[in-house]
Amino acid sequence: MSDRQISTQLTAIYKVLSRAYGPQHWWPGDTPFEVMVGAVLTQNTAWTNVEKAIANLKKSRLLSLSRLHGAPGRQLAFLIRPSGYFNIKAQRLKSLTAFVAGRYRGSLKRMFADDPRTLREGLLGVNGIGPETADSILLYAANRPYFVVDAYTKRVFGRHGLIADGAVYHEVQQLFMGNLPADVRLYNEYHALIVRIGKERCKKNRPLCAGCPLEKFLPG
DNA sequence: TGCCAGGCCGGGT
DNA sequence: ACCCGGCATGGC
Repeated sequence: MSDRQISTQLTAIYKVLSRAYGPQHWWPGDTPFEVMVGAVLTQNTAWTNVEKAIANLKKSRLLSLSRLHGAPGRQLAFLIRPSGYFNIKAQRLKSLTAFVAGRYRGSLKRMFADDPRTLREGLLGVNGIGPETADSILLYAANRPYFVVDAYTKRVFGRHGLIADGAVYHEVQQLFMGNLPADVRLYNEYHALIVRIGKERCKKNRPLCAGCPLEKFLPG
């Protein structure tokens, strides 16, 4: 397939999803900081569980950079229990707030104003922040055009023959970023739609999707 | 009742 | 450079 054909295909799939499901209003979070916290808490975890954890943080008035940074790790871990991996995620949240405090003097505004590539490298250097979490923060909190790749992305586009089996994060990301305009709004909505159709019709143990909006894009 | 969910790290080959 | 076990709760 030529680059032009790939672009056309990606755009066509986006349009079908967009027609089928409409605007997704992502990321589900009230503030950029809440988005960052959610990005960590949702690692390999159902979003419904994350919501409970975030509700606990809100109830305890800890959902701000300074309050979370100052909170005892014990308390933090207890509050985010419903999101699973609570000990490790408490540390990761601490690492993240320490990063903002150390490099940007505790200012999210300064952090978001930083050069996107520099910020991405910085985030990837934080223990517990991998490519998906970093890109989620960049796209949904900092409004920078980085395409977020997750398990759903690989599954959905793998089944449609646009991604090879062993494809690594960067390769998948390149498929999108190399063939679509660098548009925050587009990347935001596209990823949200992928998650939507992934949850609904492309689960692990449901090999085929009868009546799936993307049926006509199936390979072969 | 087991399998799965919007990953990532550290240690072993 | 890959491969794997560990991390943990809640929903179906």
